[in-house]
Amino acid sequence: MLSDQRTSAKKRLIWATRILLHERGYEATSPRAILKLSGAGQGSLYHHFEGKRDLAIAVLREVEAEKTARAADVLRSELAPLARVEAYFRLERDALKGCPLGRHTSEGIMEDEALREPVTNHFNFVKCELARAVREAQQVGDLRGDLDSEELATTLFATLQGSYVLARAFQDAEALDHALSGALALLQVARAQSMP
Amino acid sequence: MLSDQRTSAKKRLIWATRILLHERGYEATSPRAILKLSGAGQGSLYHHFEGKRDLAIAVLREVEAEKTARAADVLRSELAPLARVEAYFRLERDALKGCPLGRHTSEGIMEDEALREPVTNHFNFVKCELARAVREAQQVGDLRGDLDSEELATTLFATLQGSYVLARAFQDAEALDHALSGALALLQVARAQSMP
DNA sequence: GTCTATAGCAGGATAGAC
DNA sequence: GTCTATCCTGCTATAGAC
Repeated sequence: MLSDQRTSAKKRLIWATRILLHERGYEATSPRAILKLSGAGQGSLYHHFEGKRDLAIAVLREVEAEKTARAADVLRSELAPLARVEAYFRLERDALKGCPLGRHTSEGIMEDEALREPVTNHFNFVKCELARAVREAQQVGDLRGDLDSEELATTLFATLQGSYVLARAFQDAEALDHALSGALALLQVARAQSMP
Repeated sequence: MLSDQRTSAKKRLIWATRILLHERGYEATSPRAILKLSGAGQGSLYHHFEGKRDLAIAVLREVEAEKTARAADVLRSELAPLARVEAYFRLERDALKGCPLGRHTSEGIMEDEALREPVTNHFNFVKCELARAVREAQQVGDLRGDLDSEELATTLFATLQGSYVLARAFQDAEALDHALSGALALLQVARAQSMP
């Protein structure tokens, strides 16, 4: 019950659910825990939402919107193509908590269209923007043209998502930084300077 | 209750738990479901194991041993260093089910040392073998020497783990292949042929 | 070793007062 | 809109017969 009681119960429910979904995932987050953390009563949850699932959908959509906006900030900035990729990789992340959207991919809820949609949408946005950055880098001669842009974008995003997995497995936040640094180093090597 | 009734209850419990842990994760796997799938009675589970956690530890250790042996088969083979990496990437994987060990990294059980250990051990083995392959490739002049071998190994393994995440998010098994192909393409670019 | 019966408790949702 | 009381179900474990 950390949230300000003056805020509406609905907002506090969303706030609490967001924290719990990120830290524990969907399946391990109980309505009880949400109510306790938010300080709201049982009735408020079922007045504003149909149930846990409905509440989670609202939260995931909010997270999607925020994370996509944050990604767009750098991936659609005026920076050079490869600098955009690097800036995206360098955004601050809580390695040990996992990606607030990606962490749900191993849960059963991915079989539920409405719950999966925010994840898919955000992932699709990032992948497409990375692919665009790669293509543009190739067009301006900053990157070798013989690399498949879609494939490379998928690789880069996979490296980011996987770096969370490694950080959790090793219980070491630095694994994320190392994985991303290694990817950027490979990208440097693929710069078009010394093409035959 | 698919398992042969002539097999011991203990083996059938492990068999069933292994399937369920892979498909649903630890938290979503109930002793009830294990008993139903294995065809064993309640008593057998608590006779052979202390409980769900103890059974899961036994299963994860078995998975660790098998997956590590499978990885060693190629990563410690007589192939050239980079060919070992490629062979490891090309091992068959069920992209949509997720990595049988890595999928647990987003679960709360990672805070439990005994449950995390099999994951950490396997990940450590693969990361170290990949780093060795990178170092050896650099020593024989197959790979640029200016790349950090530890970092690059982390990147490669992160790409693999992340490719499962993308496959689940997009509900598309090909995402895994694309991510890995892109990583191998980058590795090709980093071959030492045209060093200044 | 294996089974069934049962207990205690938490998850998720409903009813209905205020 | 918000709250408490209550319900049903399934999770996890124990007891004790065979």
